[in-house]
Amino acid sequence: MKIINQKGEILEIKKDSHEAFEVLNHSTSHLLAQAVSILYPDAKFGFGPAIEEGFYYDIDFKEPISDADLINIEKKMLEIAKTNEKIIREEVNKKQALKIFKDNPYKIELINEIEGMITIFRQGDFIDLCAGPHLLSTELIRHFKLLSIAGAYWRGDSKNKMLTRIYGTSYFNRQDLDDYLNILEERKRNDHRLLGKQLNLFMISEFGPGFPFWLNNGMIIKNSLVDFWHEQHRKYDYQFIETPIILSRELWETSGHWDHYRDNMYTLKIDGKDFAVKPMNCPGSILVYKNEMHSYRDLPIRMAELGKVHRHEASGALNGLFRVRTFTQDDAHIYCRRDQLLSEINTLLKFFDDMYKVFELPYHIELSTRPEKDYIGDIEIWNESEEILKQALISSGKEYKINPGDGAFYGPKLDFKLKDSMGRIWQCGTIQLDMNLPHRFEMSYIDENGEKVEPIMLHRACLGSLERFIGILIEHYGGAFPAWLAPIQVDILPVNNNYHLDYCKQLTKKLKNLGFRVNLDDSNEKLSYRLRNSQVKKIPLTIVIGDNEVKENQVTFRRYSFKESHTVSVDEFVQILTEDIKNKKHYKNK
RNA sequence: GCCGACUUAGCACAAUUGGCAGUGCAACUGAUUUGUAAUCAGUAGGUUGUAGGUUCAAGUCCUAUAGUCGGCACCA
Repeated sequence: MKIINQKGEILEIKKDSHEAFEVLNHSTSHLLAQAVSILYPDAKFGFGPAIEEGFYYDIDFKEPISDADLINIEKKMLEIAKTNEKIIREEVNKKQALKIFKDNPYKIELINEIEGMITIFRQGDFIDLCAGPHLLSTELIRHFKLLSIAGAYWRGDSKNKMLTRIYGTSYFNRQDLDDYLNILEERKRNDHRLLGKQLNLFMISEFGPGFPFWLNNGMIIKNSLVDFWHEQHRKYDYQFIETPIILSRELWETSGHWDHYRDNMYTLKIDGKDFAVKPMNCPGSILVYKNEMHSYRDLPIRMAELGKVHRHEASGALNGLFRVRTFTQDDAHIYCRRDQLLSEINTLLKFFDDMYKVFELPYHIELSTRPEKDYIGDIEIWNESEEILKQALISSGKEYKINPGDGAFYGPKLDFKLKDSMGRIWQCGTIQLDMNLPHRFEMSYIDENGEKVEPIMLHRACLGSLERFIGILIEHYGGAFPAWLAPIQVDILPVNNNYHLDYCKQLTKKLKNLGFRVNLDDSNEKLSYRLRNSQVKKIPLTIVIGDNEVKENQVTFRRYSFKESHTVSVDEFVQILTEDIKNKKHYKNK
């Protein structure tokens, strides 16, 4: 297919490339604007770019529009598209441009920032200020859908006026569009807020917006995750600590949080003194470090804490378990010597890999380096640290990319971006080198010469927030948890309550005594009904007991989402279950 | 916080221009005793988010407020 690029050249590109998708979507956003300009002559246009999964256009409407209006706009778009309007690129000077867009303050603002010639695109009577690239005509634009309306600040600045943003998506054929719409449906079905309700995992009360309540089923998942977390940390020689939720103002002033983040901290007065609920665990960890003198021989010290933190997030930011006002960080702080840094980073990369593998979450790493201006610390240490992070990445053989200048002001960092089963990316893990706090808190260890030396401090979280991570897992697994996490691992169904119930009761007792989470369904319903229930509740293993099983001391079981059943002895079943839990196996019938 | 929408039984949703608040699932009772995704019948369940207003009459219209959702801004 042919496109006009930003230089005005006509190029041939592959229709199945992401570039082609972007050009199509960008041109569809112009088509949207054209339709809107006909239906709403007063509307003024802002930006209308292509984005990862489609496009949007920011529009200043005189009167607010509603979802129902999208249907009309869509109709108009299709009508225009079918005329196969030519998309024409032109260059004009600033004066001409200002004349063309004289009624649009947004475009005028942009024009005044451009040096030299200005590119415009014309289709029919509609003209837009735009660099391109675009399709040559509206001919290829047929399979699109307007998805939603939202508010968005002009130029992404909350001091500016809020415009109306229309989101949409556009594909080259009907099938691809339908596939994408199906993925959107699947994401909706697997929404952790919905599944959390259906499976009784957690709740959020209007009496505590952003403060989730964990229900029994959710606690089983959380505790299983926490057990695994402890196991991993023991393996990697971590100490475990717990630091207070409330600490005094002076501490937060020393750490710098009081000045930087006070608006997002919950503060309180106790006996006339200011305190704050902790938004981070680091200062607490540092106090523990400073509780005693340290020799260079003691390092590295790896201190882990599942710290419950509170942050006053804006009301509009709250979102299920993904964005909450209190959450548990799987936090750890590593204090080490300069010469230990590389091996510590290497070990962390291994540690993170171990964790993510268990959940079948592929990931890539991003290295964020020193900011241009606002940074503290020695430039030599920055360079050395960045070099060490890079070396560790290279030796790990992991895929990574560099975000130049995107580091924290106090040090470079590695971010771990996980991809879930529905193709979405989540940042969970982070490793941050800190050249700020050790200094502010006057931390030290005694080196081999008896001198006081400042330790290197690493902050790291692997899962990020347990709440958020469980939210991600709920959606990633679609609520069908592997047995090691599942609230109920085994559902036992007697075929006939008169003849098989006693055997089932004994079996239930036996499995429970072995530590398995078992449910006995003795309701007077048809087997097919109970079986359906078991599947709807997404229980990993369902056992059916009838005459044959009782006679032979066997069980017949099937795994979640699989149709076929297996008949084995009770002991064999226990073995299978034990193995599946130990291996953290996830049943998924593709 | 900002823009827009939404809030009806435990859950998912109905209720025409303002005119008797309903359906399905779940729960409970009874019958049924079931071999791999929904057996039948019955019972109960509500200050329609909250507070106020308009009206003979409000789930429906108006005002305020809380919460939720889609985004934006924010995210140490």
